Amino acid sequence: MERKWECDNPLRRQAWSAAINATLRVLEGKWKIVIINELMAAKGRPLRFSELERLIPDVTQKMLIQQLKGLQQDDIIRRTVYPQVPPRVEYALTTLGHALGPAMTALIDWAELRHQHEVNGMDPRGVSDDGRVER
Amino acid sequence: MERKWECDNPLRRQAWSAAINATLRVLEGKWKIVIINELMAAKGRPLRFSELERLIPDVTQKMLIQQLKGLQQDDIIRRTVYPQVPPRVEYALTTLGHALGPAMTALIDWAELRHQHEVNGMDPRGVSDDGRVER
DNA sequence: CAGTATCCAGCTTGATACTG
DNA sequence: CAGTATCAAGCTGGATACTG
Repeated sequence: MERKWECDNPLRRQAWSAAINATLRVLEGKWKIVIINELMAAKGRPLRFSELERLIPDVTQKMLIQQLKGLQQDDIIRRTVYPQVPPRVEYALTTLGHALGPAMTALIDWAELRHQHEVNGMDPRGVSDDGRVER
Repeated sequence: MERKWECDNPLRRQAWSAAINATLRVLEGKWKIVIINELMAAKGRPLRFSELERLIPDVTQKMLIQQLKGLQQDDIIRRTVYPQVPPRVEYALTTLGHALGPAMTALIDWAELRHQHEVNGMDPRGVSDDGRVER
């Protein structure tokens, strides 16, 4: 169901903006989406730290840990330590993390739409007959 | 329709991550969501620069212009200049900008779900019987 | 009215080296 | 294996002053 944006209440709009921004803050960070994506593709099977390193070749150890910590603090992933030598640490999506699915598909859908606009060259800019300028 | 994340193709996963990240880059910036939100609430009526300033009290002129420029470059909003004295500049959502609606509602929905989790205290952490540690 | 121009503090990312 | 520590570069946001 499409939500209506015909909202004349400014406080309501503020609340929506704040909610969206809060979600974006959780997702932003160069590697967070990649991490979440790998965990989703794993279909519930937890991934070890070394597996994530292998699946995401370009990330540095420092960044991977940093982003994992962030996701953990926002309750998107769960970290489990098995007290062994050598150590074994697994990461898995929480319920909340798994619930990001619809939002992520919506973002992908928009990206695809955008790609089509680029190809077709929609919404052209230029100078109108009556002197208005779009730039 | 829920998209399946059971994607065994690593290149496909990479493409998805890249698409989502590209969308996030467009949306991120402290005031962009607020601006888009106000333009959506205006139901197609363009807003003047001064109107946006009034609707978003905490933003500085510099930031408002900067964020508007960014949105314009990503083809989310269209800027129209009316050659008058004093100058008159209007901003409106493009087709692509308007199409952000579903993605934004998905982000709001997740934010609401998250709020409920906070209230209910889901996915608790702690030490398991068998020695595993979640922290 | 609708911007520009400067300067500056803080955060994010990355390279690199080291460790229980 | 799974981290920590340190340093440095670049980007983001904000305060402030000025302008066609």
